[in-house]
Amino acid sequence: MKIFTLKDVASHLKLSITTVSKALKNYPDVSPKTKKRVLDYVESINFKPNTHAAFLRTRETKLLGIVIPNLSHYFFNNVIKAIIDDAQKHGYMVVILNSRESYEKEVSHVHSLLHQNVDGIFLSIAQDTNSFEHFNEIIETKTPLILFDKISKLVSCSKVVIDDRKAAFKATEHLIQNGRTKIAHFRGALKPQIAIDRFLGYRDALEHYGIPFDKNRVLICDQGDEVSGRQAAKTLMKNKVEVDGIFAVTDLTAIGAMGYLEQHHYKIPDDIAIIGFSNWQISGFTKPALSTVNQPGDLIGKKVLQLFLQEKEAQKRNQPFEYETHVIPTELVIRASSGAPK
Amino acid sequence: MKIFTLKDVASHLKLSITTVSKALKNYPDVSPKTKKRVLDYVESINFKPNTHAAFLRTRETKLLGIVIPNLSHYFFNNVIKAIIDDAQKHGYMVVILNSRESYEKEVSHVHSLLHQNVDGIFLSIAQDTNSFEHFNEIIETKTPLILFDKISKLVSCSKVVIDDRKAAFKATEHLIQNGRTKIAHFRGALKPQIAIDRFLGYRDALEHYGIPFDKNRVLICDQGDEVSGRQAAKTLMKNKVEVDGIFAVTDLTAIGAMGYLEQHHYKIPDDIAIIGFSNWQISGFTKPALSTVNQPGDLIGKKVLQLFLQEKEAQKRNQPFEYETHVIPTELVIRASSGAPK
DNA sequence: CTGAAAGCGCTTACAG
DNA sequence: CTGAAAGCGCTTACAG
Repeated sequence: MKIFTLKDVASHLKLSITTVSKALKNYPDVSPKTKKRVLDYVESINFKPNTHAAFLRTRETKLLGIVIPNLSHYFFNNVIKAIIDDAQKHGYMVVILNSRESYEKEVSHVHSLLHQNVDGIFLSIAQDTNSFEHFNEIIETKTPLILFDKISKLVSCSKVVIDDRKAAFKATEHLIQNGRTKIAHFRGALKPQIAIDRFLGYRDALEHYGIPFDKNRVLICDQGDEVSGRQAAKTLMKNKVEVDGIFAVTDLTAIGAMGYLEQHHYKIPDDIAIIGFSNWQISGFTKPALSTVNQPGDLIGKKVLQLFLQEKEAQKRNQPFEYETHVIPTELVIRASSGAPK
Repeated sequence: MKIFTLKDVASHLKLSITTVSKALKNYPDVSPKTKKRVLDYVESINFKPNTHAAFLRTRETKLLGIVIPNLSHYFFNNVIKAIIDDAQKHGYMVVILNSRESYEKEVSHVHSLLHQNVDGIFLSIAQDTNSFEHFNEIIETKTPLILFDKISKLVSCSKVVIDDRKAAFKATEHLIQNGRTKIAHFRGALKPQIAIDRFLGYRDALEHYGIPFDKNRVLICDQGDEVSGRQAAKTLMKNKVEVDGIFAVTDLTAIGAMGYLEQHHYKIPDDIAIIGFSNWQISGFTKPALSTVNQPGDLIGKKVLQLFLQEKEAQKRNQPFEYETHVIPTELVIRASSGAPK
């Protein structure tokens, strides 16, 4: 494919570069006839104005940047997929960066994106991140910033989240309604808001149903992976903590716990009912299949892009834009691992 | 973060734009003292030359494009992750596009990437793709193209693959060595080279061990997903085809088959031994855990980037560059699903 | 060793 | 309705 320039088009049509450019941008002061000639020719040779040259004048790159803490997470994958697909419909391309839960990487990625002059930045905060100055750096440049999933209330921008506390309440409530009263919670790390909220939802549910809270039943799985789930289950057993249900902060920790417990001859769900969080693809294939909370990455991704488009539009029209925190609904996915005891 | 320009830097240091630019690019004709002044200041304000403006002269964007057929595949995820991480070390950012196995989308993505002037394109061919003209369009523009995993021998460029035929041979051989003789193959669609090669590897193994080939034991799972695996298992049973082993083209089809068979009271692996392909994360968590072939996405991604860097380097030096097809080794991952019968 | 100037491919205010 | 010209932020051939 030969890549043409405005000059090529203009000289072929015996027009000025100015007129061709205006015809392409739908300026009113171009005769319909000329406009048609331009549009037809441009279509036939698949000409598109060079984005880099255009940037120098318009300050738009049609590039979007996503920074996420873990590229291997099924959930983030769904978010990315939705954003990429929808972005493309609006003529944007998407650059993906991986902070690997590191604050330093997150900051450096943000700077790279700013230097690349992306039109918008979508970010989920790394576990290590304590300082939010880099977000203000984004905001200073007037680049729309949208935080999703792992957000901070301290940053002034649009946000897309799920109601972790409510979802955790529902998950715990489900175990209670299946007759469980000695429910453990395998929680996430201490800092991330989502881990805090899921823990609070768990506590809310116990309280609501008049079940005493026992801190021995709360264990930290800060890696959120299978190994930490196994580890937590082991600790529980070693300390002889009585348990008939587990609400785990992620599907992987739930699966780790399930694996450990079955090896030690506990029946799932009869002896111990288990529910996870996120609805990874994997959770439908374990045996017993894992009950969980569906965290709809695709809807979150779509909302993120939509908010970006709205903010951009408002910017162009010089209108004020109100930042909102959008809450995407979740739902329980009940499978075999959380059934009532026989 | 304020984004500075060369002009800002020059006027602050009372130098010309030319000298600052040369100092940054390590031109020999700048005094060490001046160079140090420039470098120090530039570092302190975190200045980077604007890539879009630089592009107009250098024709380099430091942008790379990846087109893959399915963003949800664990395997592609690993490839992408490796490319993103390594690209960054060399100052490149990566744009991800999803062809969703569609030829039209693939062509349109290639054109978008060319219009975006990316420095390199890495692509895995969509299932629908029959014509390879769009690859020649890439090559015409002198943009390095690297095909990986789903490649075509008809395109003249660097390629990174695994030896599907050999890996399939090993997987089938493993079932044979565990005493299986009535081995079915759930194969991929008819066109993709990888599906053909895996089928051929299966046939090679039967032949090598003197086991007669029975076409009733070969079923097509062209979606490569769980549902098509279930479907194929069902067909096998309905047709009363005797089977004591299955080599499935992907982990998901293997898992689908396993699910169906267990529901119908077959014991895995005792009655039927199963092995999949790819080593998705999920395959370690099924019960029984799925034996499979490890397809190292990270190594493939690393190799892809390395080949790109080499080709780019050769281009810069005006040296010829020899296209090679790199074969990344695979290995069997033996878990419970393929054990010998008791 | 330093810098003035041209030019990459666009967009847009301005002139006619 | 059309087009000449300036300028976005760089790089680099050229002059001194």
